[in-house]
Order: sequence, then structure tokens, then C-alpha cells
Amino acid sequence: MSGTSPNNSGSSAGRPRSEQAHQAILDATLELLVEGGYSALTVEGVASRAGVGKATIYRRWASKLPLIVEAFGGLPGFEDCDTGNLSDDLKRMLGRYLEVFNTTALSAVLPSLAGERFHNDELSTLFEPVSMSRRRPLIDALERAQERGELSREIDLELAADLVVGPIAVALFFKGGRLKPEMVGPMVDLALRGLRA
Amino acid sequence: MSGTSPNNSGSSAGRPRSEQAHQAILDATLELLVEGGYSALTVEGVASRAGVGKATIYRRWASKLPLIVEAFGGLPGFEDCDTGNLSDDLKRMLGRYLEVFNTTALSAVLPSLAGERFHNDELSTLFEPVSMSRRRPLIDALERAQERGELSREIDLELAADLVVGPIAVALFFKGGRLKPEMVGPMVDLALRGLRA
Amino acid sequence: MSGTSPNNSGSSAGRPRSEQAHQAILDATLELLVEGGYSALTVEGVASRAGVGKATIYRRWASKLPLIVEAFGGLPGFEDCDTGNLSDDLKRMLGRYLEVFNTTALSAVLPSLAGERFHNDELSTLFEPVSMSRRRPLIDALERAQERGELSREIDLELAADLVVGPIAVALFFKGGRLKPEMVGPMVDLALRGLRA
Amino acid sequence: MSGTSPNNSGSSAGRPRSEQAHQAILDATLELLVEGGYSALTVEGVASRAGVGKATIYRRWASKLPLIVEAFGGLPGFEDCDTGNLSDDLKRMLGRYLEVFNTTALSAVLPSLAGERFHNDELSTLFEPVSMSRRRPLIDALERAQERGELSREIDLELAADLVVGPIAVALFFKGGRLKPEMVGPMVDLALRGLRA
DNA sequence: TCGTAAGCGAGACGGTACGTCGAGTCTTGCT
DNA sequence: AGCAAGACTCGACGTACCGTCTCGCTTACGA
Repeated sequence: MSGTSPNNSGSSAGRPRSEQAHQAILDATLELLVEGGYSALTVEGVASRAGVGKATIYRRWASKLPLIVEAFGGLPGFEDCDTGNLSDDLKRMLGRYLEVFNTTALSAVLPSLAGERFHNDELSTLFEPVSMSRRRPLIDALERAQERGELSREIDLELAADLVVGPIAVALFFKGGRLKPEMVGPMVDLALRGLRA
Repeated sequence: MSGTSPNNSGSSAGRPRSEQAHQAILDATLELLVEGGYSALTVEGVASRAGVGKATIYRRWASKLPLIVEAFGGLPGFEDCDTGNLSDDLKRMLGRYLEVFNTTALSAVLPSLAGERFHNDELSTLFEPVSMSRRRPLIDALERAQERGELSREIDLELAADLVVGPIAVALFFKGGRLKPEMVGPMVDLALRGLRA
Repeated sequence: MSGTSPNNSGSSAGRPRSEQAHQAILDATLELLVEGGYSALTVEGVASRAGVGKATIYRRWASKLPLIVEAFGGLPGFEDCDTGNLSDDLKRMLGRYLEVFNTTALSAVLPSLAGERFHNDELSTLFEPVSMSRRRPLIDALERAQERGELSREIDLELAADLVVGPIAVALFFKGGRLKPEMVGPMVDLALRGLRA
Repeated sequence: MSGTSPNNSGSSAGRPRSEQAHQAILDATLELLVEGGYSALTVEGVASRAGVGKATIYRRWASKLPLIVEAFGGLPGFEDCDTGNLSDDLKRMLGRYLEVFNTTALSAVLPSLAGERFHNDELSTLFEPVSMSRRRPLIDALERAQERGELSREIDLELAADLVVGPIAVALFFKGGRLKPEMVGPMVDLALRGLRA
């Protein structure tokens, strides 16, 4: 992923970095993110919670941001689900995702990162591939539907995926309220049928 | 706007608050937001840029956040447009908004605020009405379409609005790329027709 | 706003520095120096003992050293004493000084500063005048003795002063033992008579 | 010198300690002491300069301090000189010492150690015998003078030695200027004759 | 001749203090 | 009263060393 593998190519001298400390740091980061959100996350707090010196953190991550990105990367994304029917696929994937979202640090981490990346090229670079790979299963489901003839060949799948998850993004960023799993059904139906149906 | 009017309920002794300083502060806030984003915005920076003492800022806003929210509130939102046709209404509104978005501080401010509100109840409360009122013209256009019979009476207009702006939100937060006005046409068409069209 | 008001150049804008904080810092420095010596003195400790933020310290002193120099400057030096007789003058001055030395932070501060100045030009510059002014009363007493005819006109007073305080310096730096007031009598006698007497 | 001999009492298994590393460490210590003084000396710096691991240093010396003391112990002290005449003995010894002083690390190391020992009992204990043994030749010369009848039997030789080197100590610690060999003649003469001569 | 035991350079470990910066508050003298 | 200026306390930042602890070698000895 990034420069975090404990034994860098060929290099071997010196005591190797502790995989245990690494994980403790990531765990502590996620815990604190859940407890207080991005703005309450301090490197000192992470160090203390993980039982680790600050230097051990800064040795691995240049700053708070890449640390959060990596912690974020360990969180679950969409989980593919192939029922042979697009509507069901989407409803299950989104439903499951929302559950995960509401029970993990995801809901705390994602908006912060998304907001911050705008002003932070480094974060942007780090975040890009993580963000993209998370959408993958969604695109896959749409491709399968296209192959089955459920969807026109002309449809831009990227745009289609955006349309499907769009209402979630809007709710997330502009409405702030918790995202309820019951929203998923009508949401997917509307996206499939269109407003004018 | 909010509780910032310079002459509070009848009280009058002493020197009145300077309207000029007020505006200078708001302007400086927006400028700095554009330049460095949320995380680089400091009250000290605002004070210095506005040629104002810090106390003058804290006398009007309880903290950094309400200041940013008010500055944000001064930025343009959707501008209503009634062509008698939903597709055209939406395309024009979204197209115009994107233009505004790309030429003002909006693109810098919005994601930051949206990201931060999640961990900050105070901000959330402040942000809510501002955020809602910005969506208003969109909902209005959808209502008109419903009255004209273009849209079914059963449709949840909130959800419909989310579907329409959803792809913009996704592009904004997860793809990070600038939002191009050309995207608007296909986006609206797809939302109106639905994926299965 | 202001306009053309001729501000007193440099001196007056803003809240003035707290004389109280200043003194609290100096006091805390001396206390901690007495308790743990130079190497145990931390700026953080001083701040906490003085009930002051670190920034308040760094606003006044560029680093630990100038702070110590100033604290040192507040400690008493030789106190002039004119009995009309060189031997008595010297014995009293040295005796009194040793008392002061053994009951204040002086014994902790002086050797550290003396040792450090060798590698620290800034400190050297700061320390020079303080150090010199402390010797002054000694030189004065020697001058009076010269005027009375007790001492030859040919004698280099600087060297003479060095000879008189020399044994103290030696005891201080190389023997480390506490300096006993009883040493003063024989010391001065020997310096006046010379080894070969 | 101390407990640093590489082959400890009989035990022998394993690789013996490298005498070469030992010396490289001592040399590096002295070099760095000359360059930046006590406060700038870091064990990490010594290790790096000596091309040695930190553990190799800590295996031999319990901490920074004993290392410095041992390095200091390797520097030259007074060198005895017996001309049959006290004045000449002293002038030569002091003169030679000053030369050595000005051309070796001594001038950098001595003040730092002397200053630090005051706050550091461990250092003090370590430093004591080293410091004392360096004065030895001076005391010897004074004893010889006493035996020859040049000096009264009543004189306290310790005090006499202090008087002789006193001005050097003063110049060193309080005047900071380099010590010039020309000072030696008048200095010794004055100490021998006394101020009142 | 080989295993064992210690030493080796390198560098990560948990800590503590550094000197800096910003938040939000307070205190000057002016307007 | 409000104002610009700037000092105040507090607390996090990212860095540098301390003294300790592995790593994977290397080097001698004694079985």
C-alpha cells in the first residue's frame, strides 16, 4: 500500500519494526476516531492509547493524515453480492454497507478524509486508490447486469454507480443524520426506475 | 443573518460595533479558506488579514466554527430557474451552480464543513438550516414538475433531489476531480430515465 | 479607526508583559536550580512551577540559558566593606560571599554557566558583564589599599583579585566540596604574605 | 583505569571486546567535546562518529558521564619538573600546562565537567580521583620546596597549591579569555611574594 | 571443526523535553 | 462600550536524545 511494510526491499540492518506496535497504533487511531472524531484525534492521544512513543508513530507515518488513511484502509468497503438480479444486488450491498458504516469508525473517518483531501495533495494521492477500490464491487454488479441485458450497453457505469450511491453521499454530507438501512429500498428503486417512471 | 446584528435589542451605551470590521472578517475568512482550506484557517490569520483584533472576532462569534458557517452562508447556492420543463430546469440550475462552485470559495469550504460537522455537534446545528435552504430551489422545481404532472405524486421529493445532486456529491467527495459542467446533461437524463430505461 | 495618531514608537501597543509572571519565572528557575541543579532544570518544569505557559517564557528568553543568566543576575555578589584595613575587608567580603553562596542557588548556577560559556558565544556575551560587575567591590577594596599605601603601586589589581579569589574558584571547580567560611582567614593571610613569607 | 579492561577476571567465552572500538569511542568523545562542549555531546553522536553501535558504548560505560570522565582521564595533566627551585618549578609546570591546555581538548572539556559535577553526584564521585591526581605534581613540587627550606613547614600545601593555580582557574571560568603563557611569570611571582610584598 | 556464547553495527523501542504554534481569554490605551 | 494590539494559559505539534531492546552478523574459545 504505502511505505509501511516493516522490511523495506533488501534493507535488513537494525531491529525490525514491531508489527505489534503498528497494529496497536492503527487500532488506537480507529478507536479515538470513533470516540471523538477527526478534530479530536491527537497523535499524542494515539501514542498513549497504543502504549507507544510518539517517535514510533512518526517513524511510520509522516503526519496524522497518512496514519488515518491507512487506518481507514483497514475498514471494510462494499462487499460484492451476486444474486442474479441487479435490484437485489444493490439493495443488499448498500444495506450491508450501511450496517457496517454505522457500527464502525467509517462514519467518523470518511467525511473527514473526503473534506480534507481538497486542500491536501498528499492526502489526495493517498486517498485516491483506496477510495476507488472501494467502489469496485458496485461497478462489478452493474457490469454483470449489463451482461445479463438488464442494463443498456450505452450506460456509463461510473455515472450509474454515482447515481446509486449519490443519495447516500448527500445524506452523509449534507444532512448529517444517521443513514438508515430502510432508506436503501426506495433509493435503489428510484435510481432504477428514474424520476419520471 | 444570525445573532450578529450590530445593535442588540434596545441596548445602546458605548460605541457601536463596526459593520466594516464585520465584513472584513467574513471576507478574510473566505479568502483564507480558498487559499488553504479548513485545516489551514486560523483565527489569528483571519484577524491579521482583516486588520482586526482577535477580540473583535470573538465578540461576534463564539468560536471558529460559527464564523466559518456564517461566511459560508454568504456564498451563493442554487438559483431557481423555471422553464416549464423539469429537465431544463435541473440542467440549468446544476450547470449554473457548478460554474459558481468552480469560481468561488464554495469548492474549498463546502467539503471541509461537511466533513467536520460529523464530529462537531455545534457545527452540525449551525450548518443544518443553511444547508437545507440551499436545496430549496431544487425541491421547488421538483414540486412544480409534480404539479404539472411531469412527476408522479407518489415520489418522495427529498429523495428525488438527493438522486439528482447525488452524482455531484460523489464526484466532489470521492473522486476529488474538478466538476465539469458537461457532466450535467447526462447526469440529469440518467436520473430522470433511471438506469433501466 | 485610528488614522494619524502618533504612536509612541515601539513601546506601548497591546497588553503589557506581566511583571508578576516575569518574577514568578525567575523565582521558579532559582528554586528548581537549587533543588535539582542545572541538568535537572527543564523549561517545562519552570513553567509549571511558576504557573505560567511555556510561551510566556520563550517570549522573554530565547532559551534556557539566558533565562538562567538573568536569574543568576538577581543573586547577590560581593558586597563592599570598608574597614580601613585590606585584610579585614577581604576576609569580611569573602566570608559574607561564602555564606550567601552556600544558602542560595549561586552554588548551583555559577559553575554551570562558567562551564557552558565556553561553547556558547551568546551565553558568553550575556555572562561577561554580569561576571565582571560582581568582581568590582573586590577591585575597589584593593584600590583603596593601594591609596592607603598598603599595596605597592606596581601591583596589577586584576591579578591581585584573581589571587585572592583563586583558591575559592579552585575549591569550587576542582574539589567540589562545599566551601567553608573558616577557609577564608588562612586563605587571605596566605595571599597577602605570599608562600615564601 | 576503571572497570573497562576488555578481559574480565577469568571469564572468557564469546567474542572479546574490541579494543579498537573502545579507543574510537574515547577519541570521538573528545572530538565532539571540543567541537560543541558538554551540552552538545550526545551518545548517538559519539556512536556515529566512532562508527560504533550505541550498545557498544553502553556495554562499557553505564552512561554518558563515566564515558566523558574516562575520556578526560586520558588527557595530560601537570607534568612534574624538578629544577631545585620552587619558582622555576612552578613557572615551568604551569607554562607547560597552559601550552598543553591550549592545544588539546582540555580547555573544552575541563570547564564543562567542572560545571556539571556540581549537580551530579555520580560525576562528582568519578571526577574526584582524576582531578586530584592531576594536582599531584604541583603538591610534590611544594613538598620538595618545604624540604629544602624554601617554604615554611607550617604552610598548608593544599591551600598553597590552590593559591598558585587560583588565578588560572579564575581566568578560565570567569574571564573566558584564552589563557596566555606570559601570565605565568607574574602570577607565580605574586603568589610567592604575596600582595603586600 | 564445529557449536556456543558473547560482541558487533544498525536501528526501532517507550519516554521526556524541546521550542513553536494556535485557541480562546484578558488587559492595555485609544476612539 | 468598541477597537487594534498583543500577552496570557493551555495543550498539541513534530524533533532529538536517552538508555534499552532486538535483528542478523562476526569472532574466538573449548569440546
